[in-house]
Amino acid sequence: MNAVTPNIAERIRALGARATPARVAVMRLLETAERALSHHDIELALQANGFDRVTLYRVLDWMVESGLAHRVADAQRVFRFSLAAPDAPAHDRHAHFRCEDCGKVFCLDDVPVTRPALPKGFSSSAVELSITGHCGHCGKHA
Amino acid sequence: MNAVTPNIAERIRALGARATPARVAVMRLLETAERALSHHDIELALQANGFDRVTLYRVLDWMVESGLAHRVADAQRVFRFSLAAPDAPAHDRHAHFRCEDCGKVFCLDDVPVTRPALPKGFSSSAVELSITGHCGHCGKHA
DNA sequence: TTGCTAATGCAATTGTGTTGCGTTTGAACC
DNA sequence: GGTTCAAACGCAACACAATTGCATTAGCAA
Ligand SMILES: [Mn+2]
Ligand SMILES: [Mn+2]
Ligand SMILES: [Zn+2]
Ligand SMILES: [Zn+2]
Repeated sequence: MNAVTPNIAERIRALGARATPARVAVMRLLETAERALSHHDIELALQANGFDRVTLYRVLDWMVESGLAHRVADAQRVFRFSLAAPDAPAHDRHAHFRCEDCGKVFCLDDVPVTRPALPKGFSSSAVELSITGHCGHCGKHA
Repeated sequence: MNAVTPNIAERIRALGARATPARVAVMRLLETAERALSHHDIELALQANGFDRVTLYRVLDWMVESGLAHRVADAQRVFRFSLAAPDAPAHDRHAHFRCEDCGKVFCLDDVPVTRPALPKGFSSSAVELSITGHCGHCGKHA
């Protein structure tokens, strides 16, 4: 019984991880979030569940590591998290847009990132193209 | 006597503030920096002067409040400061390389950054192309 | 030179995120 | 259904950039 969010739990297991209540709850929350959420936002929104603060930090770490979420430090130097586009190619192959207002990160799937030539002796492990500005939602009210 | 940086001290007084050694030193340092500096960077660069850490924090706060500097939180959520002067080098027109070993940031002057097309309603204020990897010096010992 | 108060130095504190470690639990297997 | 065990958790302690409180110093206008 208890038809618990089969989609999300299934996606978690598909990554080889355990579908715990904390992971399901955080992912569901981020899926419907209008803006990038801080750890504190999430703690407040899910306080009825009684998750430990460290558990929430670890869920968020795991989401970032496994490519499910983006993490960015906002202007007050607190991390904000937003869901990554599920069907996008690897994040280092496309550009990202970060809204200065709401903190949300958008995958710009159709803006490719090409690896530029480097000076002699240099080697690259990652390339990142990020644009900052106002997103479609926040630009309306500017 | 002691012709100490007349330009900077004068600019400080023109803002109605006192031209203290800490302010002059921090402003001079930021004027010649080719990247945004953290409080720690500044503390190290000016350690011969013996300024208190808090004094440096307060100088930087004052610079931001009075419009002399920009403050941004970097990916590791530490504040970085750069001069807001209109004649500042245009770091947003070229790519940057950050070495994973030594942490140094290199301006890749010949790798241009072009502003990509954005989704409807989006507007961009900055574009950043950053490559991470091993620099010429650190790559030799890899 | 003096007087006023902005600015400083130092200690304590805050806010956000991390680490260590013993305990619980998801899910694979029977 | 029960058994097993590493992944995940809860809690306490920790790390560290940044801020605040307060007594003292010093920039500069008069
Ligand atoms: Mn992406
Ligand atoms: Mn540059
Ligand atoms: Zn936005
Ligand atoms: Zn290096």
